Amino acid sequence: MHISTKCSVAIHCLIFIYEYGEKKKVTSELLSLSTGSNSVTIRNILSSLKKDGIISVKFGTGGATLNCPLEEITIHRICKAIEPDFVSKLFGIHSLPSPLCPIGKNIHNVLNRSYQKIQNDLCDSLKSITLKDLISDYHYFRIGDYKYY
Amino acid sequence: MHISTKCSVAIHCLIFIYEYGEKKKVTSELLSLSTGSNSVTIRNILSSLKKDGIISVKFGTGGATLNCPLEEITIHRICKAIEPDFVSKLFGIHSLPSPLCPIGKNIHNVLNRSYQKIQNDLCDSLKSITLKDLISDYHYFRIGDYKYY
DNA sequence: TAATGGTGTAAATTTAAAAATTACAGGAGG
DNA sequence: CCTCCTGTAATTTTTAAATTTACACCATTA
Repeated sequence: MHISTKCSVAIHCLIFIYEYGEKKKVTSELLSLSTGSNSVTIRNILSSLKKDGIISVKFGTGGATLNCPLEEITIHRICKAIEPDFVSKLFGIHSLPSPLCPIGKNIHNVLNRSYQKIQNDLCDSLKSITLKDLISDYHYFRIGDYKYY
Repeated sequence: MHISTKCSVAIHCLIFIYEYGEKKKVTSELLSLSTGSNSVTIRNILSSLKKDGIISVKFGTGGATLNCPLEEITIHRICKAIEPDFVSKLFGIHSLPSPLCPIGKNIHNVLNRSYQKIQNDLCDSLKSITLKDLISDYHYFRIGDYKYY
């Protein structure tokens, strides 16, 4: 599996909530329209983000708001909230090497050592980008947008 | 999609070819037994590695050998040989955001900028590990193996 | 207090991607 | 010329992701 589209949808939702959360009631239906994903998928994503403390969702009446400073919300945190062991799932390892072959017997250890390092590097990279950066990029692109249309 | 198990199978094969390529005739059938993957899958992997110049495969008579110094074979090169655009496929982006929403209209640009950085970091990390490292890890584990059984 | 418009979640279905299987043409070497 | 191998296309199976359907439950308000 890859870093799922759920993660990109989550980022989309978070930018939306930051931009409109105070003014409008941001419901799963609204986010479903904006992202093009199913509203149940959205609710599942919001539910994960809520459990992690990134957002609050009003039960009953509805509406999501940010619950946390933008600099504390890294891409790593978002991915992890949605899929706790996404990092290890990112690197597939063939499951049935022959235990009779010296290489087959040891390949998992060998791969784990290197993959572990790569995974750590990736986590560092994912931690280096925050929602603050993403929103400032969004503002940059949106201005360009106004300029040309 | 993830960094496919094809990549781990490829690494398995390369270690196998390094260890036995000179002594035995390393066929796709033999690698299929050692890795536990189908021999057609193996042949496809070997074919990709061959095109990249990493190995040679004797046509007709069969048998694979390394064709390149160990230090020049990085994990990045292996993955890329097998799936040229594996990096971009690693990060899923939802495909149908609403063009009527200012966020929907710009989200792809926003995500691409950050994902690009993450992808570059990942490539650097994948380039930092070579087959030489993997084989030296293999020798390390194999010795431990002898010690305890 | 009942209608409305939300959330939360489980279960079933659909869709799409990866891997295995089947099949077969063709080369090298004994 | 027979055997063992490669190369590759086409099909089928398997597995994972995403959507859909369904429904219980909550808050607000008319």
